[in-house]
Amino acid sequence: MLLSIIFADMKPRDPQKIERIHQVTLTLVSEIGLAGLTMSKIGKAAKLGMGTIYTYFESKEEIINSLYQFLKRKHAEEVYVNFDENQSFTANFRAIFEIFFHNCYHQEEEYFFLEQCRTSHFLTLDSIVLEEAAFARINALLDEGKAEKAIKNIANDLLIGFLMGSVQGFLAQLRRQDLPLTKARTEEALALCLDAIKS
Amino acid sequence: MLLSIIFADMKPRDPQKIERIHQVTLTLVSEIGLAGLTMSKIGKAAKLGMGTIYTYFESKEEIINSLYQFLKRKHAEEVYVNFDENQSFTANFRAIFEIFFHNCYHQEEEYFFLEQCRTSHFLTLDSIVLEEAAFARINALLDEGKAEKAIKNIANDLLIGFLMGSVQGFLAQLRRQDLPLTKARTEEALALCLDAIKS
Amino acid sequence: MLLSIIFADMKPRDPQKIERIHQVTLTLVSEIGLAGLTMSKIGKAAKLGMGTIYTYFESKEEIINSLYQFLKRKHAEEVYVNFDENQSFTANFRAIFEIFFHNCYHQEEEYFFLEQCRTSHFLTLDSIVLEEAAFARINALLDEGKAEKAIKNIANDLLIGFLMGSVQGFLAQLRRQDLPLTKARTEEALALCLDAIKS
Amino acid sequence: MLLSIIFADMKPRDPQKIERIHQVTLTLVSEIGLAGLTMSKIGKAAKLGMGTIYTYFESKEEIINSLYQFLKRKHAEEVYVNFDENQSFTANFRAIFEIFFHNCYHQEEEYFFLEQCRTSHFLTLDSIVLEEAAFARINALLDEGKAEKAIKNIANDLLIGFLMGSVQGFLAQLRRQDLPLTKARTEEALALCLDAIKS
DNA sequence: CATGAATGAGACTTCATTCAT
DNA sequence: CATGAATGAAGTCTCATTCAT
Repeated sequence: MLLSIIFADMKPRDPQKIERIHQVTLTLVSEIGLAGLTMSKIGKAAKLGMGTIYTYFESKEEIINSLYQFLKRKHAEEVYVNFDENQSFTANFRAIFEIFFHNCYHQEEEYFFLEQCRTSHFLTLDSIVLEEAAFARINALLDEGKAEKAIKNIANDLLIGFLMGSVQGFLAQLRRQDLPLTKARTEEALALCLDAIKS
Repeated sequence: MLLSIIFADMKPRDPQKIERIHQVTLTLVSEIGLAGLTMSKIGKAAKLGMGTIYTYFESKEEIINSLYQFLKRKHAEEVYVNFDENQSFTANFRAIFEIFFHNCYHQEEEYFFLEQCRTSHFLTLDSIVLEEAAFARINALLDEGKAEKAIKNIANDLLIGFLMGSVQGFLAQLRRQDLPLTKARTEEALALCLDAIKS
Repeated sequence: MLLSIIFADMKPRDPQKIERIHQVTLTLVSEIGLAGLTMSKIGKAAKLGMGTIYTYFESKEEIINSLYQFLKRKHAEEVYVNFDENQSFTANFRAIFEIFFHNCYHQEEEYFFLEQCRTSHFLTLDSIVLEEAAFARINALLDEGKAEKAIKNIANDLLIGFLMGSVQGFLAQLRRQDLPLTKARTEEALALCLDAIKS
Repeated sequence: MLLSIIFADMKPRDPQKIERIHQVTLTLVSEIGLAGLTMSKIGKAAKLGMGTIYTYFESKEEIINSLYQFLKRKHAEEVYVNFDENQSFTANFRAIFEIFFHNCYHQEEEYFFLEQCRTSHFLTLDSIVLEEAAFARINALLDEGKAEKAIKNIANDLLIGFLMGSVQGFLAQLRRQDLPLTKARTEEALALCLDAIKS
């Protein structure tokens, strides 16, 4: 009747609700871990009925993967904001590094969520594969560095794994000791990374 | 007083069973993840009745922590087998690095289990604290390196975090692409690490 | 803050179900004893899924205590229906006695449940404490009797314990021999009680 | 061989062990309740292997019933120690009453155990029936009282139920308030009982 | 489309009893 | 006969998902 007409032009899916579910999931995981995450907690925190959540996501797994992919893409974009093809290799490396370093530290909830996912067997194949896509520009940058003989001739994937692992290991220690992220420490870490890869 | 007698811990009899439970847990976690681990799966895999397991461990949590601590200690020891106080800094660094690198790659099940535990909310305080103990000799080695002005003057914890993270990131890539661990790659990684920290 | 929202109690919706769970629990305990009571039996008897019960009660213990307190309050009220402050001591004593006597006999399930609870280690403190509240008017009545020198000057608690115990002992015998509760027997028991306490 | 000869004349059943199991069961039940009683707790407390216990008792139920019957008989005997057929009704009533009263209060463990059993569905028929046997002499005493027109003409069973219930109710209150058992209180209770039944 | 009570499979854990030593 | 480790059925409780309103 009337109601159906009135609501007919409403979007069948309210993107706000998706965002709310994402946000709530992120916060919950940071508070109780991925293992402690339950659908009813998501529902309560998002102030949505269980059924509503299932109109937006087919399953708990889908919520997790959807958020995972969203964050992955977001992080991949953010990291390049100061990237400029006209800059030197070192300048671009620093540009990327500084944001990655800064974000890893300050967007702790998000990186914590991603880490929990990675060790969780919740991720579907398309989430796992996603990884690669983000690295196009970094690959190009590293190739450029190699062409300039500025960096060691090691497979890009390995270099990227090395660099990301090292940053995360470094920051994990920082957090474990409640140390703030200072300019000096950023420079220390950058120096470690640059010295590592330079030829 | 009766009560105190009754609630005294049961003494397990067959140390083989503890080992079997550990082994089975390790394998199961590598197959189905820590979140998928259930007591009945452990029982079935170890060919023990559910109740038997509870003769040896008070809870699932205790199995996990017990295995975690066992592996931590084992790894901490292994890494030093070629360490020799009379060697140079670089020689000792290489000695430790090579084993750590090799073990991280080949004892994948064990390192995977430890990683799963670290992000799991299953670890008890004594498991978490354990971490520190293992690093005594590495700390000494790094101090020596700093005294020789061989390496950068950065806090040991951060260096260790950096190095372990970088090795694990490097190896994660290797595995993701099913690449074998060759002598050449070990040297590559060692070079990356040494160049990173040298002053 | 999210946490506080999440862990807020679920509000049950259907008060009928609470009643049904109470009723079924009462019947089950009379058939199989409190020790034989299991959640799955409650579920089956109430024709509710196991999980549903946990929407209304947090635990088995809570079901038991909830029913215990409900019955306690119900009995405490019932016993006073013919109580009238303008009546004489003896008339009021008789008024209370007759209903208590009658109810103890005919609401066997309920009194059996309460007795099982009392010896069970299931009762929480608030259930145990509840006891006292019910006796306010009886205390007043006994005080009145003492003032009139109608009854012995013995502490009210002891008198109440004596009277309730004696009635229950008397009725237990009646039931053991499948004897019906007649007017004559009620008078016999009343006479025993009145003669006991009169000074 | 030799051993079997040497031990051949040993009693196959060591009565000491039975006693120890009884004793330990009694204590355990008073500490943790009948519901908390487990075979392994009995074993630990009695310092006997589980198997040993099963050579003396077929089941947990048998231990409980065996102890129940033992205590019932013991109590039935004890109560008559000052009974003397040549004494007056009142003297004998007092003789029995005082011991019963005293024992109910001071052998709390034993009476607690019996009460737990009574509400437990553990008792076998022969334990339940046992009740009756103990009352032969009390029945005779009450008959004597009736013949003398000293007491009300109410069925003995009901009188006994009334009297035992009243004593236990009275003492339960005493214990609930941590009141000591004094001579005065014993006399109070005796007066209540005697006045109740006297014609 | 929104809701959240209902569901039941499955998780962890206990314990009476057995049986190999 | 003594032992106590081994067993597995059964208990309590959780939670992803559904469906009637």
